[in-house]
Parts: sequence; C-alpha cells; structure tokens
Amino acid sequence: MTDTPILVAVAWPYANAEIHVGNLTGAYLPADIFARYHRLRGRKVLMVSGSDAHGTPITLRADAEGTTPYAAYQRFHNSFLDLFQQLGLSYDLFTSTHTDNHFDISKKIFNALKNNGYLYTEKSKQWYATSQGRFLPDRYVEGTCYICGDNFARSDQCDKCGSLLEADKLINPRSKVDGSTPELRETEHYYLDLGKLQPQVVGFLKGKQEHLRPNVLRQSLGQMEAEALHGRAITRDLDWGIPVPLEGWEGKCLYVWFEAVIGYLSASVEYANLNKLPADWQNWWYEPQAKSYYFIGKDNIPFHAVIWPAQLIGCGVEFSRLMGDPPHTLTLPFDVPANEFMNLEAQKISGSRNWAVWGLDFLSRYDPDPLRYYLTVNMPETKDTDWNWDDFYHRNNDELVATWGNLVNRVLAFTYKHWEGVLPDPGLLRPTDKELLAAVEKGFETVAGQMEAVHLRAALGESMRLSGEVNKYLDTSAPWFEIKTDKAAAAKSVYTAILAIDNLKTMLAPFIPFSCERLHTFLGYDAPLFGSQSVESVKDSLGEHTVLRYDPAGASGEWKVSTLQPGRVLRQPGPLFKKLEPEIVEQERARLGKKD
RNA sequence: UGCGGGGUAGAGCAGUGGCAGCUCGUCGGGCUCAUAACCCGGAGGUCCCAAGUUCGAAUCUUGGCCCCGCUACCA
Repeated sequence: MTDTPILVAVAWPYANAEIHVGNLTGAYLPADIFARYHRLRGRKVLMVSGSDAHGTPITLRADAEGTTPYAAYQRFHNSFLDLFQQLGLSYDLFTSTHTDNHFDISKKIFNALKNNGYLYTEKSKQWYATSQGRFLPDRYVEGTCYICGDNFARSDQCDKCGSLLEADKLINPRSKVDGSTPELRETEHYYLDLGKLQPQVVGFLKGKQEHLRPNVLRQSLGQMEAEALHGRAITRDLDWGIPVPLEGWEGKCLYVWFEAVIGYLSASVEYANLNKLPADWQNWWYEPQAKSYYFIGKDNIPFHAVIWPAQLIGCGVEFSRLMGDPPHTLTLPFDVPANEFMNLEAQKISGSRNWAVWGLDFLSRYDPDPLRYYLTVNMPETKDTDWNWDDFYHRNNDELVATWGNLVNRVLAFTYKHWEGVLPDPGLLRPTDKELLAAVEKGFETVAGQMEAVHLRAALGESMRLSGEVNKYLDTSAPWFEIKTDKAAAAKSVYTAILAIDNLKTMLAPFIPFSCERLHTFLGYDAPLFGSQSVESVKDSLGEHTVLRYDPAGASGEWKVSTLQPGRVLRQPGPLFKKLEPEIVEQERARLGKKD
C-alpha cells in the first residue's frame, strides 16, 4: 500500500486570534505527526490547510482597529506561518482562503451543487445596522428579553432565562458594535439542501462505523438519527468574502462554513500549481484508493463528518466537468480523527481572559520538541485533558530528558569517548543483544499499527516504553564495567544500544523531529530525516498572500530497521534536551490571566 | 430543563465480565556510562454510593450523589 495517496487535511485557523496550545494539540500537531509518519513510510502525502480569512468577526475587528479586513487577516496569517515554522508543522501547503484560486474552486463547488439541484433560495429577516450600512449576525445584536426582562439578551436567545427568542420581538434592540438601533430587513439567501442529501451522508457514515471515533459518530450519525437534517444558509450579506457567483447577488458572499472547508480541495489545487504539476491534486481527490484524514477539534465535527461530505456527494461528477476533466467524483473523508479539548490548569482556555498558553509566546522561552512531546502525551484523543505546568515540568524532566534524552546521551558519550568517535565492530552478537534488537525492531510494527489507527498517544507511549527497554539492557550488560576487563564485550553492548537508538530515532521522529534530526547527525548521517520548510509570497488579483511550504528534497528518513555499520564515524554528541528548573512552574502560572 | 462526557492508588490515566494495571511521585536497595540521570524491589486502591443480573462486575441493568462541557448564523 506504499502508493496509497494520503491527504492530511488540517483545520483552518480563523485569522482573528493567535493560536494556543489547545488549538495545537487538537488538530495541527496530530496532523503533522501523522503526515511525518506517512512520509517515512514513503507514501504520497499531501498536508494542507490555510487561514480562514473571511467573515464578520474579521471585518468588525478591522473596523475597531481602523484598518482593513485584508490587513487584519494578514497580520494573524503571518503569525501562523511563523509559529508553524518554529514548531515544525510541515504543511505541504499552508495558504489562505483569500486567493484567486480558492475563490475559483469555491465558485465551482457552488455551481456544481446548484447544477445538481442541491441548492435553493429562501427569504428571511435579518438585522441591518443602518449606522454602518450592513447586516449584523444575531450575536452582535442585543436587547431586552421579552420573556424575563433581562437587558442583555442576544437577539436569538436569552442567556439569562435560556429562552430561544424570535428576533422581531426583542425589545430595544441595539448593535453590540456601536450601540445603534438596528432594524429587521428582508433578505434572500442560498441554502444547501441537506435534507435531500441525508440518505447518502448516512450511507457514507455507516460504512465507516468501524474506525470513526465514538465522538465523531455521536455528533454525526447519532445526531441525524435524533433529528433530520434541514437546509442551511450558505450565503450572507457581507462584502468581505467570496461573492456569490450569480447576477443580481451583489453584496452577498458565500458563508464561511460553506466556503472554508472547500479550502482542503482548493489548497490541493494551489499546491499542484505551485509545483508546476497542475494535475497532481487529482491523486488525492479523484483516485478511489486515496485516503483523506481530517484533523479537527470537536467543535468542528458536524461540519466535517456531515456537511462537507454532503457537499462532496452533492457535487457528483459535476465538479470535474466544470474543471474540464473527465468525469470523477470527489474523494470522501476516510477518517475524521477529531480531538476533544485541552483545558488549562483545570479551567477552560479563554483567549479574552488570557487564560491560555500561546504558541509563539511559549516558543520564546522553550524549545519546540518539549511542547510537541507534552502535547502528544496529553493529547485529548478520547476526552478532554488538562495542561498543567507542574505536569509539563515533570514530563519534560522525568520522561523526555530522563528516559530518552539521557539514554541517548549516556550511550553516545560513552562510545565517543572510548572508541574515538567510531562505532566499534561488535563481532558476533550475544543472545541478549539480539533479544534487545528484536524487541526494539518489533516497534516498527506495533508503533506503526497505532499510527495507522491515529492513536498517537499510544504510539508515542510504545516508543518510550522501548527506550526504557534499552535502559534496562544497559543496566544488565553494563559496558562501563565490561570495558575494564573485556573491551570486545563492551563493543557489543554499545553497538547494540546504538542500533536500538537509531531505530527509536525513526519511531520518535514524527513526534519530536528537531531533536531526532540532531541525533541523526550525531550518528554520522549527512542527509536529514525530513525535508525543509519555507515561506514564499504568491501574487494574484486579490493581492498577495504568503504561503508555508514543505520541500521533501533531501529527506532520507525511512521507516525501517537501522543498517548502521561498524566503523561508522560518529559526531560529537551533546544533550538533546534541557532540564527545566522547578521555578518555571510558578513563573508560568503567574502569567495566566494577566493582560499585558 | 435538555443533551453529552466523566467519577479507578498522592497526581495523571488505561482497563467494557474472570486473580486490579501504567506513568510520575513516595520508601528501600543497586549502579556510576549519563543532564543527581539509569536499573531492581516495596508500600499504597471499599475501582463514587445503593440495589440487581451472573458461577463471577471496575466492566452489564436500575436508582441516587458529585464534577465538567455544550444547548446550535460564537466558523
């Protein structure tokens, strides 16, 4: 199955806020680990995402800052690229929804659905702010609840008494943006006919009950069994976004939930074009054997397990026709490994209260691999987890440094010192040596099994357990004792341990790539395990957008048993990780909840 | 009010019918190559409570208590 194309589709961050550890562990990091693993397996991997640039929140933020939506989105977009590069999130392409290409593909999807009869129009009343000359989403309009009299009810529901409200009965409505009085105006929108698509979506999900996670099934199939799908509006009265591609619909845009998910497809197309292989994207979208994995947070499950499949199903072969290609349906999601949420010190992460650990801020004080390690052992794969600074401190010092980092350091330092930096010839290996190597090599199957099932915590746990096995082996063979009486025996021990470490390096590389690359050089390799990341600028009629890319050229990592030979010249080793001081726990906790 | 998740050793978790496990911490021992790291052993649990099903339940059923999240154009 080496040739199975793997699409790693990653949630699109909304360009309205910085990225915190909950976002990272929820979707971006597991996607990267999964993509790196498959690259080591030699599979044709495409990992794509981008900034979600459109929507009312961004226009309002821009207004508040006296800038344009374009500038507001670009600021966050560029900070995302900075973070992803520093953390080694190896997107083959991280782009944006504000591109000619994405506009074009989105319009084609819209037209494909329309041509196939899955769109309809309907009129409704929406709040209109005369002061700003634009429509406002319900959550930006508040007033007095006509049921309980609370003064701060949203126009669609009252948080005080919990009632769902009818917008036109709200007393003294006012805009949350500027306090002005909005009015209800009739407007017309396009709807996606989910009711008509439901049988096909149910069929799609039922075929995947075996491997979809329970949380995903619950919020998709389970939800549909409880309540049938109804049409959803896919356009909005907005000017910042993708214009509805029809005459007479000026001033209306495709709504973000409809448009942003199309980014997985459009980013694939952009990737192919940037590489001057314009048909390359079809490997992941037209080929039946391709597998696509959508890494998202639990808040996104209905969009990816129900609505996006409905959009793809609804396109039929019409999208390929609009692209000028032979008839093809589009590849449906193979898996949607959605994670739950990560809390922070037992409280929900909240950007507005600054109750968060921000990615870039963290990396200004710590290295990326400790973050990747902690976020993986603590990944909310089956339920909510908690970021706890004391726990971070201990996991770093007592697990990452003590078990794995120390193993590498003790073996390499000892070998480098006593054999002049050359891997000694072990001669014939002893039974205990062979047993240790066999145990570690088995990891290429067991760890792979966990990876394929997207059980990343378990995969990392197994790799770390094997590191412990090597430590035990060393304690028994005790090369530091052997070398005093029988240097040949000591050579067998260190050779065995170094081969084991070289194997573990491969298994751990998807999780902690930076330190594994470094270890890779200590072991005398010249070509890196992975390729390189770079940022470049792309110009089109909408302006300019920066993209993050991954270039696999030069990558030499392979998911296979080490073939290090005796006589190999090693490089001067050093500690892979830093021990943390206990003081950081209180220092970091003191930062929480403070605004600077 | 409704829906969902959860209550297992000091902490964090795994475990969905068959002698209660893992990591960290703790106590004792070993080693000294290594970032006082590594290895071995011990202590420590009424598996929230109650009733029930069963030869047998942490694991299934029912009732109760407690904690958390969500309740939908906050993508």
